[in-house]
Amino acid sequence: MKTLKLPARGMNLEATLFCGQTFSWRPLASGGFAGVAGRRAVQVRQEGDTLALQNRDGGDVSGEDGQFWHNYFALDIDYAALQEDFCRDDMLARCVKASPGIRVLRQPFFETLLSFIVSQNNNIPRISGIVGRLCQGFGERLYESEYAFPLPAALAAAPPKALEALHAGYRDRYIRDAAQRVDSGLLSGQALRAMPTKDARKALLEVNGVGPKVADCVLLFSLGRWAAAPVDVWMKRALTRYFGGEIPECAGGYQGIAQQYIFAWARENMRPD
DNA sequence: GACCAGGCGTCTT
DNA sequence: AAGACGCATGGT
Repeated sequence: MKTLKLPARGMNLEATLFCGQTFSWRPLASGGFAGVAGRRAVQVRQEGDTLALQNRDGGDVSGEDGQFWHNYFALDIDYAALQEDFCRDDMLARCVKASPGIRVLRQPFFETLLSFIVSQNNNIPRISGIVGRLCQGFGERLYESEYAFPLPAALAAAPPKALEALHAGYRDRYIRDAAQRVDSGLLSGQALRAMPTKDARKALLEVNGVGPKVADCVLLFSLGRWAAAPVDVWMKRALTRYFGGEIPECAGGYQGIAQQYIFAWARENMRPD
């Protein structure tokens, strides 16, 4: 079995996968990580500054698969230059120092939207559990215990009883609403990508269960946009709540907040639109 | 048992 | 426009 090797370009794989921007990865006994995106199940292992990828079914990661993961991990971004720019700001310099290896992924639209709908008023272990049950219950089986994220149609048509099994609580109806909108073509990642950030944000906010935080997470973690809005209150609040306004040397499971703060700054200052 | 968890919709001023 | 409150569920 051949292994695809990609340049990590300074990324810390583990910190990136478990900082709270994705809920679709789990550690393997081998030291690598197994994850699913779209209908691809892969395992990745970091060896120095390279990522070693293998398909979970044993096949080669090649051709389009390789391009997919290269894009997923956003390996085209020059983070060294980006972070140098961030460090002009004192607070952001501390953010970079606290978690220098975190990279923002480019995740498929639908699963990002649903994951962050599920994330509201919730904690990371339970979010991961619900996302896992979503895949097992409604997604196509890819290989052994690996399941794809469900297609919008599968969730749009799911009877209430079936969704209850997810133990997502009151978020059931949000899941269904989002799935129906995407399934009907009313909302699509492709359409959002074609819009200015401000319009895309407005379109996301129309989904039942999507507020400013979820919308910004989808914009950032899936659409690669720094939101047009000013720095959100929730980011400042989270920073204050967890770190007392300071980023500690080791920020534990909340390193993602530091990174999100970086991007909050970025969207204030970079104005890509 | 109380309280929290990376919010949001709804109802009230 | 801004504030209070309920919301299902599971962990501590």
